[in-house]
Order: sequence, then structure tokens, then C-alpha cells
Amino acid sequence: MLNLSGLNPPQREAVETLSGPMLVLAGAGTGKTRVITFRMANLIRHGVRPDRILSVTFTNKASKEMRERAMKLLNSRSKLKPMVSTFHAYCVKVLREDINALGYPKGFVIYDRGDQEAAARTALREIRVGDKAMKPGDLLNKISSWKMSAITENEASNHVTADFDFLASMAYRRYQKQLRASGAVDFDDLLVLTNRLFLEFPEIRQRHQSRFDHVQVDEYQDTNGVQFQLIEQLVSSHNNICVVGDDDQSIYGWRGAEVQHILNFGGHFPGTKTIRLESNYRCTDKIIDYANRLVKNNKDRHDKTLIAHKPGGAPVRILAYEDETQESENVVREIQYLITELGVRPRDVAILFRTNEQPRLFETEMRRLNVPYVLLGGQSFFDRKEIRDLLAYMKVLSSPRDEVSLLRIINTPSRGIGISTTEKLVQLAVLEGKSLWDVVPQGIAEGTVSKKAQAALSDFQNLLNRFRDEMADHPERLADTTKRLLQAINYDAEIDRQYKEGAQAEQRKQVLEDLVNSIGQYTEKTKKPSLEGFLETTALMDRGDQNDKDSELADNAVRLMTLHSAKGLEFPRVYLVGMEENLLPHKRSVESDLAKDIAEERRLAYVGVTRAMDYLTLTRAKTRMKWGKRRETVASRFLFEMQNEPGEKLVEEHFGDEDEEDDSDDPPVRQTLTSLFDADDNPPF
DNA sequence: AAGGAGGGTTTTTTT
DNA sequence: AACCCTCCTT
Repeated sequence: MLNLSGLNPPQREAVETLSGPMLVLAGAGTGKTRVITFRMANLIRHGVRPDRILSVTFTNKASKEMRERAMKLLNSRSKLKPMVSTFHAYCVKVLREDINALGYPKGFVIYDRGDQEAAARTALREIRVGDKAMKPGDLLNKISSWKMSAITENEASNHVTADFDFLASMAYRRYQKQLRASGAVDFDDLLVLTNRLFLEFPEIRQRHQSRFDHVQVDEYQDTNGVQFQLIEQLVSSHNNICVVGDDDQSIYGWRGAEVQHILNFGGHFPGTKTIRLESNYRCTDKIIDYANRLVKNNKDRHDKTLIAHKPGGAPVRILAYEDETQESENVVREIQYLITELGVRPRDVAILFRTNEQPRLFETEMRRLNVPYVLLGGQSFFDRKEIRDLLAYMKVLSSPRDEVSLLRIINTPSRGIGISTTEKLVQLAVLEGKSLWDVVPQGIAEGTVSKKAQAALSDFQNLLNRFRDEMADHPERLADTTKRLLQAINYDAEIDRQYKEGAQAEQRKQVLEDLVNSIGQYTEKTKKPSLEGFLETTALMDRGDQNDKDSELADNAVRLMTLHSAKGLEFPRVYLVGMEENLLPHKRSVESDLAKDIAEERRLAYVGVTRAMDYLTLTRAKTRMKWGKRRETVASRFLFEMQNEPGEKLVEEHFGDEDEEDDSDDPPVRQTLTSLFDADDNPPF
């Protein structure tokens, strides 16, 4: 029996609306995830077959949790489960079935961010803006925004407004050609190709459409153009579509998300029922006040005000430190105090920041004071050189046409196939219209490359062929085979040579062992394991997934993450650090001077503030090191907006030397902690 | 072909 | 301060 008595009236109405188009406009902390989980359970309770429901979430982690909770609510032991998935994971499923229709191989490789950058780098060779090379990252962003507006590489030149765009459109063409030749797709292609498949092949669309009677989409405010078209195509026969989102939390504009989709939902789907959730159960009244005042400064939004249901909260603190080192030292020391003296659980504390460069100092400090922490996102496990190398081997073994990966490993560790040899092979491949791998036998046979290189190439080819067969024939031994591959290429010796310091080398080797172990876990957990399957899982993994392997450890650790990855989460205590102009709002948005860019930064700050359940601390550094130079900073405009009515002065607590340098062994925060405690019978924590 | 020194460049956000 | 690229030496 599904018990709906814990839901408030609008929540309940949403859960009980089982058909037709519905828009749930849900502010931060109003229980929107709860609503769509309950609704899924309610659909099933009313006789909808579980596997006829598709529920789209933003991250893999969210999807896993949601599926489990829905089934638990029903106490269901049914083998049939609703499909809860991200857009990307859903698209991979579709493409694995039908991508040949578009002329791609079924065994296509999914390029991750690193592969994409390598491909972008190649595409950018000889393309310059003025005298400067275009940055691969900038190109990828541009390509992505074209793709999300369904603009192909052939059409891009019609959508050019600046020199940069024109050159980017040339690079886009090359980039796409390279991926196609490699039998590879990037993250955006997953969406774009699925959409094209549905548009161009009605019978394929119909087949996929007929699998689901109900579709739900969470975090709808971050839907981009291609995702919108996909949804429309999927539900056009029944219009049983329920979307949930908050326009004030739209923070992926740079990735093509358009708030217009949530603002115009009713226009697209006639007969839409709109439900507003404004009762916030997460944050204290003080925190809600800050959030409401902040977001009121944005113009183009559904005007709604969150209603707090947790009165009497602690005041929000705004703290200013002399520099970024003091900021991190004091925040971490305070957290340590909370954990050791007040018995706060580490997992109930989060430090949020705008850019991935910020957490470093905090990490150092956490390690020094032995505060357990997990860094979510940022320089991830899969970004490490060693992991990328090993994965490149696996990708080439899975799909030899994958040129980006092949180029990465052809001489790593160095085996005597140097730059000139590689270049000759690439030329040959271009000349013959073949893939790089297919031209290797010619390199060995003919006199195109040196004698020494011929032998090295032959060895390399044999090695790969041997392991390819091995992995294909015995997928259950994938972990073991990978381990032997590492031995065969003598990767340990390469690490020893690169890192003279023993401890560092050991750490790098350990990372590789972790990957081998995770392959082992994969083969055990999966019914029909395969090299391809492992690579696919890895490619689709999001930042939240990565820490699953050591989740017991991560389970009780302070969380460090960017504002973007904090979306959808909540914590009893939040430290939002680096509240400075040019950091939040970020420099690029300040410089762009477009109101919409600043508005998105404001929403980002809003997301940060509304993550906090009970205690919120905003900090900034009055000076900050940048490019090796110390520079004065300016307090973020959002601090003013949050704290006051327009025009009033910012009230913040200042810490740091000023004129008292005598007591360097008595850290300022101690004084602060006690003074705040004594001064106030409503203690700040 | 490999490895090291020196010089120049760089810091948004991620499924 | 950290990273990448280029050039120079072996």
C-alpha cells in the first residue's frame, strides 16, 4: 500500500495526476524528487506496468536511488522495473540497437572529455584566430552549443557571427570527420544521433515510442533543445509527460540548456496542468530569506517565493579573511572543531566552490588536520594519466579504428615508434583512405619506416592482436587479462622512470590496481560482461558514481564539490567559499557583460545557498594569489544582494592580521569561536 | 628516438 | 605554481 499521507496538498495533487501533460514548478527544497518518486510508485499501484514508465534524471546516481526508493515504497518484488535513466544512458541503449541506420558501427566508441579534447586539438591544427591558437576547450563548447541547437557541421558556417565562429565551424567539420572515421561518438552525439534517428526513421521512432506509456523528466529547467525534441518525439502518441523543475536553478545555459523550455511548457503541450511547490522544508527561515532576496534580482523568471517551514534558525554568517590560505585554514579548523567537539558527522558538512581550482588548499588543510573528506568532481580518477593510458589500450582493443586512443598508446610506454614513424603512418592512412590501424601492416611490410620501427610496429601489432583475442574469448577474465597487459607493456617500469620519488610511483601504481579491481567488480556484477560493456559503463559514469567504490569511506566524510555538482543535494551545514567578484560571479560572466550570464551566476549562488539545511557560512578572501601574484579582491555583489535591500552596506566579520601579528600560535579562529559563543545565546553552530 | 631544460601560457561550470 | 610545448643535446 502506498501511503500518501506525508505529502502536502500540492505534492499530493501532483502524485495523483497520472495522465496528460503536467508541469511541476518546484522551488528548492520543496520535495520535488520525492514527488516524482512517489508518482512513479503511484502509477504502478494503479496498474501501469513498471517497465512502461521512463523516468529521466540528471545523474546516474540519482537514477539508481530513485528506482530503489520507488520499488521500496511499493514493497514490490516485481522483476519488472521502471526505466530510470539519464538522457545519455537512454540514448546509448537506443543507439546500440539502431545506429547502423545512420552509417555508424554498432560497436561505436564513446569519447570522453579527454578524447574529445585530443580530437579537438587535432582538428585545430593550422587553424588560428589572429595569431593565437584556439583553445580546444573553447572549440568544444562552441561545437556543443551548435549540436544542442541541432546545427550540423555542414550548417555551422551559416550561423557565424565572428571570426572565431567561422574558424570554429571549419574545425567542427574536421572534428566530426575524425570522430566518424574513428567509429566514435562524443557525449553530444549520443543525443543528436538518437534524435536524428527518430526524425529520419519513423519506424524506428515508433518502435522506441511504443515501449513507454508514461515519461517523467526531473531537473527539467536544464533541458536543451535536442533533449526537448527527443522528449516530444517520445511522448507524441500519448502526451503522458510529467516534468519537474525550478527555473531559478537553471545553471547549464552554457551547455545549451534553455529556461524557455520550462517557461513555455504549457504552450508546447496544450492542456498542461501546472502545480507549484513553494513550501520549503529543507532550510531555516534565515537561509530562505537570503535565497529569496538574492534571486529576486533576476528578471526573467516565474515569480515565486519560497515559504520557510523551519523557524528560528541560526544567523547566516558572512566571513572575510585576509587571504585564501586563511580562508581554508579557518574553515577547515572550524569543521574539525565541529566534528571533534560538537559531534557533528563529517558527512553533514559540505564545502562548495565555483571552480575546480579552489578546493586544493582546502584539501591540503583537511589532510593536515586529519579531517575525512571526499572531493567530488574535479580532477577525477578517470582524468589521471595512467588511467587514461590504460583505458586507451582497452579502447583500441575494443575498436582499433579509434584513432585518438591509438595515437595515445602507440608509443606509450616508448617502444621505438617515434614521431616521424607515426607521421608517416598517418600520411599513408590519409592517402589510402584507411584507418591508422589498418595501415600498420603496410608500415611493417614496405620500406616506409625505418628498420627499427618496422620491428617495433610488428611487436605492437602482435601484442594487441593477442590481447584482443584473449579479451574477446574470455570476457569473464577481463581483470586478469588487463593485469597481464600491464605487465606485457611493462607499465610499472615507465612509472618508475617518470617518478623518481618512490612514494609517488607507488601511488600511481595503486591507481592502476584500483582500475583493475573495478574491472573485476564489473565482471562479477554483470551477467554478460564484455570489454565493450565495461568501457560503456565507464564512459557514462558521472562524478557522483566515481566514489561508489570506496563509499564506506566516503559515507562519513566532509563533501567538497563545485556548485554545479551540488545540484539536487542538501547538507545540514554548508560553507560557500570564495564569495568574490570574478569568482562568483565568474570572471568570464562579468566580462561578457550580458545580463543573462550574470543571472546564471546568480542562480548558481542561489543553488549554493539553498543546499544548506541549518547552517550557512559564506566566506571570501580579501586578497588572492593569481598567476603567482597576490591581488586584492572585491566582495561578490551577491553578498550585498542577499544580505540587504539595495544600496545598503555589507556587514561581514573580518579576520586576519590587520595590526595584530603577535599571536601566530593562537589561531584567530579559536578566538572567533569562543567570542561568538559567548556573545550570543543563539550560537552560530 | 628519448629525455631534459627552458620558455610561454594558463584558471568555468559537466552529462 | 603547474602544465604544456618546443628546442636542444645525447
